[in-house]
Amino acid sequence: MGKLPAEGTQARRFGKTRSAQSTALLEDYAELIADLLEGEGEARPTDIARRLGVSHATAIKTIARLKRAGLATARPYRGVFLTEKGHALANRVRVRHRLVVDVLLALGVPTEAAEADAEGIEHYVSENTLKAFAQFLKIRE
Amino acid sequence: MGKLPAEGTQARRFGKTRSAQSTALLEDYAELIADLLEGEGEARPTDIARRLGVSHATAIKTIARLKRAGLATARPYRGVFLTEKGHALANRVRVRHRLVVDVLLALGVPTEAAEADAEGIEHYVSENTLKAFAQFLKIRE
DNA sequence: TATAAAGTGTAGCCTACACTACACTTTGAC
DNA sequence: GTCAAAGTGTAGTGTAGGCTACACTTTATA
Repeated sequence: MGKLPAEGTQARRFGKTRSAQSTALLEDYAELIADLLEGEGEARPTDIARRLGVSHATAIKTIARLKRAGLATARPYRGVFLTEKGHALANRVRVRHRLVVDVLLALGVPTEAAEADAEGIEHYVSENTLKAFAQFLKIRE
Repeated sequence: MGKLPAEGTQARRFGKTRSAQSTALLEDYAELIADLLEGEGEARPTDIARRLGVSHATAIKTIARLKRAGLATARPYRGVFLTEKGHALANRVRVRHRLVVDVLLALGVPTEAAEADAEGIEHYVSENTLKAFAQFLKIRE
């Protein structure tokens, strides 16, 4: 067991995983901001921070990163908004999240575990895997 | 769509995901070192670095972190070895990886995507989910 | 056995992501 | 309209994870 894949293959896989990690947080922020905008009408740094369990300073810094990435706009004391690109990302993330949770549930994972684990898993699910998930759920119906 | 879970619940989930992230790398290292020790008889920083696609300096720093965590031992120019704790971790990680890949394959995910995605997914699969995966595969037999 | 190649280790730098502490702006209550 | 509370922003710090550059040790080969 533990057979080693070819060196290059393994390195490529790890590299992909690392880069997925760096976008995971931005994806979570985009989704949360979209939810807050729809649910509360506004997305404020403090609310975002509370939801994510981090300090407001941390949230503000990440919001700055969202701006740099062209995903959000924000003016001092005036809340956070998503750009078109940000909205598109949030929607993609939502669909993916739903799909991952549904697959976990279909596999018999308890609801709370499915929701919690999906939070981490979803960021590492590729397009191909997503397609397979959708197909699997379709057949199950 | 995008319904908000209770504030505390959401914060707890994100916190869990964040802490999983910090152990993910150590898990990967432990598994790789175990594989190298079995396959090559030794685990050298340069080999580890090549497999993971990082510089040898980065690998050495992470090996230092493994030592601090009580997972590995290493003496200058003498290779890396796992402690009992490190071996236990490596074994747990291997079993989990196998299970995740097998479930993805059973769901119809193409082999290469299953292997690559599992690399990221595995670190976020809880005990409960793991149990459900095992059960699901058992039934499929 | 010298010496070049391969491997190892250290130092210094960068970014991301977390924190606390402090200062400032807005809002709301009296 | 004042002023306290709530929210926001900035600065400074720490760890993790990445890099390159340079110095050192070990190994292997001519």
